[in-house]
Amino acid sequence: MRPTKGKGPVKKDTKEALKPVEDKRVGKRKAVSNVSKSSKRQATKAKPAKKDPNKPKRPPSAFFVFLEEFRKTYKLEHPNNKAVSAVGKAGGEKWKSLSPAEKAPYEAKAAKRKTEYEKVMTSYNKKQESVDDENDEESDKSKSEVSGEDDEKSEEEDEDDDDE
DNA sequence: CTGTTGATTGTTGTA
DNA sequence: TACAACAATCAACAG
Repeated sequence: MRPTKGKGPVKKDTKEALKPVEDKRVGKRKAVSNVSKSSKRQATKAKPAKKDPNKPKRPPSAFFVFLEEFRKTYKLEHPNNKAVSAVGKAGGEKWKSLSPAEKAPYEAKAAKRKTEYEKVMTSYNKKQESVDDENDEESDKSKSEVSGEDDEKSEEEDEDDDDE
């Protein structure tokens, strides 16, 4: 039930009227032309109306991976602080402060995430092709693939740490 | 009670 | 090629 639909449910004024942060963060990406500055940039969980049978959610980026760990640490040092934004800001700064070597493990995970994501995309890809006949999600004829293809492969990555 | 926002950056996807 | 929107989180707030 979206209280205010997708507009400004809670604080629309804040985001629509004043929001320096948006300018800068989205500025890079969205600003540019005009497209629809009013459009929501961040999904807001309320998807428009796109029903995706198996929409592969984007795995956390290297930054997110780092954030996950960072959040814990941050909370340990700032248990009082319960603002997710705080961790985001702190994490962002720290992330930039991290050395490539530190990001290496995170990037490694990110690389792996892409590999798996790519797999999921294949399934999703099929859907994209036959978007026309969108009957109803999985009816009964679509369950062809996905039969038994699950190999637990080891995730070993050679560690080449050096560089730098 | 549920939905939404806030904030970070990165990554992927689509036009 | 370039933009655009989304990915997690956690709590608080609003309808």
